[in-house]
Amino acid sequence: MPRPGRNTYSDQKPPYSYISLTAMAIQSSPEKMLPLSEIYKFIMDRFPYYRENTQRWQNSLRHNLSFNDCFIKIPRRPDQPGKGSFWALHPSCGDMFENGSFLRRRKRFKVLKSDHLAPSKPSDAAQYLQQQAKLRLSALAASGTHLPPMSTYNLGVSQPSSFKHPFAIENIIAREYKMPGGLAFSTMQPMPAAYPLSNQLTSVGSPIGAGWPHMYSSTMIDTATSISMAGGDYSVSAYGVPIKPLCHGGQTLPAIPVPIKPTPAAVPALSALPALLPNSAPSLSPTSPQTATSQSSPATPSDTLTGPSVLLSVAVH
DNA sequence: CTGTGTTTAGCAGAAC
DNA sequence: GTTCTGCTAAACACAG
Repeated sequence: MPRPGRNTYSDQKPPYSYISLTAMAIQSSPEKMLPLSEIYKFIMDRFPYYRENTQRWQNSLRHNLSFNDCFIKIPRRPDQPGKGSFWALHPSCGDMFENGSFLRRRKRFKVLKSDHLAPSKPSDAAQYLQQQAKLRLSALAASGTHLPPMSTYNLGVSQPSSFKHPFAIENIIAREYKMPGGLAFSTMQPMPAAYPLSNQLTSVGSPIGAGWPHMYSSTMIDTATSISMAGGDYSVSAYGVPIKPLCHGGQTLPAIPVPIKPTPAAVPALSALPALLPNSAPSLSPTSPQTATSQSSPATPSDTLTGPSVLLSVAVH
């Protein structure tokens, strides 16, 4: 098996699909969402192969973003002018990749409109978001300080150990950002919330609670780097590990992306968020990760939610 | 004009 | 053999 270069894939095409690459980019961002241009940048920064023929692969990438239900579009807020929207991973898309590896996707992610609890109707979407806003605020009020690190996936339930599939996005990203020189990237820090909602859903859907024990944890990174992958080497020498660290068995966690495509009504719902979260203007800047964490709320912790795992489904066909 | 987003189509390879 | 996934190309519309 041809082995990529020591530090990168060099000019070889990485063994990742565009879906995987896009998911990596999105996952790498503190807010779990990126504009298209940043996704381009992420890919080009890390995979020299994609510094050429940009028109070709970027077209394909855009195609994937639009075509695949696992990517959802998030409108820019008025105070964030610019072209295009932000893109995020669908809350339930973590199960797409076989064994948690981004090398292969076995299930095509598809939003099922028939999900009775999914916010498929405009009113449902708005209500759902408001519920999540309440929930998050109540968690903030309860904790008083920091939010737990944010993740798209509920990793703490089905995979309590710290091990991650070498090609799971956490490992890939963490490996990328763990600078040997000591400069850790923002993924090593607690995840700020893109939109300060459903983070605490972990505590709703899981008895584990609000922690993300192995997301970007040092243990996880050590594990990853120990599997011949240190230094950003995208080695493929040890990816056959039967583990499924991503959201699994219905245990999923929305990262708050407000799906435009599956639920068009989410746009007005999203725009209503600032009203729900005074002074907590959800920051998209990695430099202000705690923007949304300093607020308390009159929302009561008794607010309940059915749980994220029932929102959407991964369809196999 | 350029970048972004959507859609359609065709093809190849892998999985079932 | 069929189905599914992924890649590529192309056309078009829209927004900044």
